[in-house]
Amino acid sequence: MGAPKQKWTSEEEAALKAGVIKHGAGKWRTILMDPEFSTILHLRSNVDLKDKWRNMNVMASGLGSRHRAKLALKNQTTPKHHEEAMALSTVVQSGEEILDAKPLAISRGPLRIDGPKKGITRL
Amino acid sequence: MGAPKQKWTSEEEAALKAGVIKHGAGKWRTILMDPEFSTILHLRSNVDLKDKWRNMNVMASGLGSRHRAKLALKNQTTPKHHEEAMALSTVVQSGEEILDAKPLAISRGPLRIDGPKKGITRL
DNA sequence: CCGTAGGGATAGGGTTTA
DNA sequence: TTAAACCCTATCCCTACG
Repeated sequence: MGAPKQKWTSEEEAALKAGVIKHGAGKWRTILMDPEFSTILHLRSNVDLKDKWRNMNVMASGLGSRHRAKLALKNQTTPKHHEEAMALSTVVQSGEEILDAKPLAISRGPLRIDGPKKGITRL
Repeated sequence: MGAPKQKWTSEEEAALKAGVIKHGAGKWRTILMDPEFSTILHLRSNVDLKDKWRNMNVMASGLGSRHRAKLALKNQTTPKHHEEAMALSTVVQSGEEILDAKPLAISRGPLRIDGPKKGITRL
């Protein structure tokens, strides 16, 4: 394949937020065409912006099951500094705080079922 | 608790391999929908198929270091070697009664690392 | 025809069990 | 402990609607 899953960087998220603030949510194409954001989001499509915004919104809803405190016990001999370009313009990089979510007790029940609908929606 | 570890049987593995050869790797839902394999894999989900295929690939690659160096691979020029062609070859050599093993160009050719090209790959 | 909205599937990371 | 199976989430793809 060729899509190694392009993870969104902080810069891209910030640009997306700024774009939404500037042009409004839903104006993905407009945001993408803006020279200010097109520099950072030039490899994202309007659909990608829409998807990312959706995901961010869901995450902010507090629907974070139980996954937030695990990666913090192994960093010592591997100085892993990873920064793409975290020094361009501190746009809207504030507000997102990791508030601990309640311990949702999702049991590992017998949920082997899968949508047997399939449905050939091939038009 | 509740979900006993369902070990993969030889029939299931064979069906998975055949499905990959027939429909291509990544088309888990399609493989699952195929009446030929759905009979055997009816209690597996598309995610299960993907996971199993991943495990098989890891085994075939001779690599078994997935669970060790997790915090040390990000911005490296690590060669992305996860070609399905290699996997297919392994499959063929597995000794299955698989005829009609054509390459099957299932690649869509996304290639996100390009530029301002819209890439209208619309069918 | 273009863009947006939504649903569904895939890919990868991480956790649990044998 | 290691490895296979499983679970969760982000991202990507496809289809419908405006």
